[in-house]
Amino acid sequence: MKIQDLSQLTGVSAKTIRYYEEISLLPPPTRTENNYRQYGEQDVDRLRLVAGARRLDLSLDDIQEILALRDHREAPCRVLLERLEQKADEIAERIRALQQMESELRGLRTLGLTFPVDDVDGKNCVCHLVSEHL
Amino acid sequence: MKIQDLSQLTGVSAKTIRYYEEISLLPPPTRTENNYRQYGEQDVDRLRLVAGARRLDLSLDDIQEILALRDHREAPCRVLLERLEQKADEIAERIRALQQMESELRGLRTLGLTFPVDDVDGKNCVCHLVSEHL
DNA sequence: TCTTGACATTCCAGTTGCTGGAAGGTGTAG
DNA sequence: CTACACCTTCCAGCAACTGGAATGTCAAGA
Repeated sequence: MKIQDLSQLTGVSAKTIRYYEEISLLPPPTRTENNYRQYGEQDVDRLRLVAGARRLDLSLDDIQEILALRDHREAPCRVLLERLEQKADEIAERIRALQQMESELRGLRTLGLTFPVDDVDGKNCVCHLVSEHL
Repeated sequence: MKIQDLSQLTGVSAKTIRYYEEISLLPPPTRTENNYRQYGEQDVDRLRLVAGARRLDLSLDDIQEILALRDHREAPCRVLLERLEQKADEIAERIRALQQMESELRGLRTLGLTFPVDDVDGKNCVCHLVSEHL
């Protein structure tokens, strides 16, 4: 199986696969006589785990850790479960911050709309609202 | 006014101020005889606009554009208003995606908890849930 | 047989928005 | 005199890729 096939099966670009290999997230595969990378089923499995975890926004470092445990035949589930919860909490926090930001943005815009739009330097300009925004 | 003072007044670190200058977001200030950067009120204004826009998560490119318009004495308000709305929409979208992700994460974890935690390679492991996760 | 195109390889550089650190100069207070 | 807090420049790195150049390989079609 060549790199493009692996890419198809996992939804990860060939570029990214090479990158993952470079940072030792994936082991260097065997090569064919013409130096092409050759992959097998294990590689599909491993990369699918990586891709799934990335879709869940786990960091490559987190994933390294999980894979390392798996490689040493220790159950990574405990760690994975922990990371999953951690990530969920992080995401919840980010959602809160973003919601805050969205409402500020909309509020500012609404306020800005009530002001003359050609007032370059005057105080009645949305620019000043932005720069005075804490 | 030295760089540290400007930093205090705007909440932007000296490092970042130099960086903004390097990428031409801020004009090179005059220097004192000992080569220290010297800032005035305009610099405070300008940097405050930048800092406010950054807090609203506008990109430095967006800010460049807005400042360029201002520098050419064209009203940046129209553009700023537009960016504000664009950003708000972007953020709303990100919130949606994050909410989706959070619920997937929590769901996966809950499901994972019902499984044996030491099953390294078996199918009944949260690892497999993750790698099969679309 | 030649050529085209679709793959493959390596390596280098860029993205975004900073931040850290080294190595050195300056200014003030005790 | 010396300590300390500033200032300067430049270089490197973070995360997670992505793009591009230069080169090699392979199979099919005119």
